[in-house]
Amino acid sequence: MDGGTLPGADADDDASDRSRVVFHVDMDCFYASCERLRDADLRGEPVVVGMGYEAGETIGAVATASYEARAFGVESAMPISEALDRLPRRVDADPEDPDVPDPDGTGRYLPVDMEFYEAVAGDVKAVLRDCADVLREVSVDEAYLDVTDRTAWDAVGGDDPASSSAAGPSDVRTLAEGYARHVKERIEREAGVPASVGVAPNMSAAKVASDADKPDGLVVVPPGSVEAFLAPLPTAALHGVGPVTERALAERGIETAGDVADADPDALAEELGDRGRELVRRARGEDDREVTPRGLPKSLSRESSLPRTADEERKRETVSALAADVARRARERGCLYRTIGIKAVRPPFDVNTRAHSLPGPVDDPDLVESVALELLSEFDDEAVRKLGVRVSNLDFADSDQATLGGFEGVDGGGGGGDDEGNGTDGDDGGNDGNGGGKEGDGRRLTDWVGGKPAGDPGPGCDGPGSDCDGSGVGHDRGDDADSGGGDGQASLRDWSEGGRRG
DNA sequence: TCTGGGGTCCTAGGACCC
DNA sequence: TCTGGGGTCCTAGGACCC
Repeated sequence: MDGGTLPGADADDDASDRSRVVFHVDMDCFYASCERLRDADLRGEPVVVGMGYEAGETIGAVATASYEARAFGVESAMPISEALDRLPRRVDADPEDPDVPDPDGTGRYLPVDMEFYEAVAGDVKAVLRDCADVLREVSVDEAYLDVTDRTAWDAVGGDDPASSSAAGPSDVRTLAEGYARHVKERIEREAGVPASVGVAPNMSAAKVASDADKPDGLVVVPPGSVEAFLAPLPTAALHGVGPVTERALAERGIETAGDVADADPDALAEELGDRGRELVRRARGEDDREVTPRGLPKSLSRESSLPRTADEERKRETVSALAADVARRARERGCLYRTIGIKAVRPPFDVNTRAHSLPGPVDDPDLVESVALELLSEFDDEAVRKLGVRVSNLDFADSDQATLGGFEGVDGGGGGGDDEGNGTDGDDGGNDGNGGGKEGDGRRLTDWVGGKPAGDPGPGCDGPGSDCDGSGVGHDRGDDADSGGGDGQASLRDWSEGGRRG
């Protein structure tokens, strides 16, 4: 342990000599960089990668735009149709024809190919894992590294004119900067894609630093200079400040991170809740969150847009397909779920969610579908533009039980990637309370539907003080009325046919 | 700018229990 | 009887992130 937060020790580690060294590695327009990796013709060209986009179409949204494309005003999350207005497709260009765009003002449009990007990300990850003891992967193109044990904040020898200093608030070169440069170069060399790196004594400052000089940036913020580094930045540069919070802050005359640092935490908490207090701490350079590996997912979902429709059959078909997909992914990952929910977005953008929790965790695609459809029925007469299905309250069965179900264990390969050890320091912080009742885990629906498994009080009977009497699953919530002697299915039917008055 | 898809965390209110 | 506090679980919505 680093002992950094012993009782009595000041949590403000910003100026202490025990300062951690945290890197935030952020790949530059990652999808576009990946495409360039396999097609050299795209280098130097404006490249737009669209999700939900297919060649020749105008639907979908911009997932990533290269910096060349951004120069034309193309931005992330922009509808493809609008991007095309600003930057026409190259294939539509013809230098001979005055009626079509000039090639110089056009770009290359490609659909997202997640599988390929994940393969490239695997190469990046391999470098990062090799360079850090503790690694938190935030997304396919972003990660935090705690490299305190690999490097230090010590300044390196004198003023060597031969070496240029990284962009940053300090002119003093440090070992940490040299190490960050090494990591950055290894990524470029071994994975073939560029990255920006932020170096700071804590996560939130490192995150802001990596953003400060994109692309191909390296920004170092040594201990003691975090607050000064952040101060001039607009509030929106702080991680966790989106449009809504930015507006709320502006109304109080808070425009910069420096203003946030000067604000009264309690006053801000009145407006923003605990987030307000946290924001002030971050802006002051205080952030003692440990870099921890990402835990297991908390929910799985799929959603898709559709042309505005009120057609019941169309909606049901969509939800059935989404439900099947979510259930399949859950099974692939060896995870049980206890809550099934839907999302229905009504035009113009009215987001509605509905959810139903089961008495215990299941792996049951049919049930996902039937519950989702039942929840959907509330919107039978409504026009929607997007539908989604989600499972949550996840329960990752131990591997032996996952195999028991006849499928392979946790997929390890593609997305998850929680597989690499970190073993001993266990307690990934995640595994949220909720009790879950470890002994009940992994039991499959069939174990208790239609009767409780012998000798087991059943999932859900675990909390301290629970008056669990072993009477089986009927024991769950208030709807015990006559939910039929402990049959999960029966109680579901009760809920869906009769009880849904609520 | 009428907005794609996958997530996380937080909050608030209600039901229920002791 | 109309009143208390504390705790948990559930649902719904919102903000934010990439």
